[in-house]
Amino acid sequence: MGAMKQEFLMIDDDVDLSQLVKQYVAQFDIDLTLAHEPREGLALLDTKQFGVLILDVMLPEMDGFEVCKRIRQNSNIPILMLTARGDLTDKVLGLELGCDDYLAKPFEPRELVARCMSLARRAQQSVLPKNTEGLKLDSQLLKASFADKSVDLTSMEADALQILIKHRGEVVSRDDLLNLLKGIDSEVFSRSIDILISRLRVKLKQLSDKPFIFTARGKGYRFWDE
Amino acid sequence: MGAMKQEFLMIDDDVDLSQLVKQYVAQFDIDLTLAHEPREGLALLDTKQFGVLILDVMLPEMDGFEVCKRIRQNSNIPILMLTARGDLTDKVLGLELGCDDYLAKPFEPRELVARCMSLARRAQQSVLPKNTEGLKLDSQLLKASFADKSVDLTSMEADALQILIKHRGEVVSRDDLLNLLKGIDSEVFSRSIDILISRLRVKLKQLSDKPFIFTARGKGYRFWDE
DNA sequence: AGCCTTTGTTACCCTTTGTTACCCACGGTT
DNA sequence: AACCGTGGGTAACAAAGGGTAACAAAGGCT
Repeated sequence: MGAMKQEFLMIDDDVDLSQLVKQYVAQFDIDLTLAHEPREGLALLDTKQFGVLILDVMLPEMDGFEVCKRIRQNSNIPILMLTARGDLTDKVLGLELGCDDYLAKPFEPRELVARCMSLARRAQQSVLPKNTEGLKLDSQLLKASFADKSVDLTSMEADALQILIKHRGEVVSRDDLLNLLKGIDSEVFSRSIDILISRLRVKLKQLSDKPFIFTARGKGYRFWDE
Repeated sequence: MGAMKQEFLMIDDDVDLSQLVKQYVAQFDIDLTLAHEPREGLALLDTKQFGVLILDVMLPEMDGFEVCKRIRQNSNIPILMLTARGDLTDKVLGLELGCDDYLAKPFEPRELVARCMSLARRAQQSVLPKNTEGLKLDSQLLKASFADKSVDLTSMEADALQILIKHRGEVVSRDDLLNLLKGIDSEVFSRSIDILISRLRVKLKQLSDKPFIFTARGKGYRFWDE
């Protein structure tokens, strides 16, 4: 698997930029297919296996988040999202879900390449230590399962769990969790997070006696399942 | 065991940098395996015995400190952390824990090699007090155990104990302990350390009548369990 | 409408951590 | 040995963080 040509797909309505990127990455032996609107891109994904999808957030018809969700229904291709500088990073990295990395526009082409390569490599290798051990979450069906047991979650429980799992091993603060779940401007009291976690814990306990969600006093919560 | 090839592992998401380092160290007869994300690295550590782990602090998914802690649960491979210049040195060397040395980015490759070699050498020699007898600490589950008994600790007790264990045999001053636990700028009175230790002692006494934590009057505390 | 599910709020309690205060132990001095 | 000053142990209180029961509100379904 040394110098195999990589095939990536980019969905971005900015034709000039896409062309530029396509040319640039060619020198790294990357074959970049371009789609300038979502429908086109989704169609292409069905016809071929790409190593990575580069996806602009601002798109006509359907925004990148929608596209992302759609794709995640039947594919786990690594997705790197291009966002406008500034906002969004929270949402992108946390929920809204399923994207694996992001990069703010304008970006260094080098960095784009590096991140894509990293994603591609990760995807290739993670065929192996696929997480068959730990706790699994099906956010479509709102079910968490462990070993041979499973429980139903509410959508908010599932979202919270997904955020925690995505950041497994790290402490996620109450505020971050709240922002990711409700948006930055939500006015609910932060204690609502506590009770959400509490309810989640009760359900997860039905799956196993492992604690899964740890409390970092004064800091937040941390997920771990091994 | 003279000129045996050394096998080190590097976990850093910066693909370019890692490659560069890999090439550079090759001339010193070091075989450097690369992992670009934590899980990958952890998996590799399970499959093979490396002489030294070079670990970047800034990583996707899980920060280097977490990785460090995780590894320390079942391995005492020498760890050298790569930090951003400036801050952190305290945390790196002390808590968060278990790393043996650090180096600020950007670094001289020569220096990296030198430090790694030094760590590797030290590790080979210290076949010494491999701790299968003494007191054990599970900092995930916050439990200390000895022989067949175990007690629950609070997170701060666990952190303090971990620091002491890491420096077993050495005296750790109150101030160091305080800084490591709370950060250099904390405003709590140092007596809070005393009472922390006091509470820790009460709990450890449930495990055994060994003193475990000794007082060095005017200097600090010292852990010993053999 | 009536009922159920989901989510948010309040309130109470427990745990963890920090502070104060009092006392004792150690080590040096006489 | 007796004395004394400092450092350290810890009981007791205080403050803060977090868990969760119980109720309330909001939305969905029949």
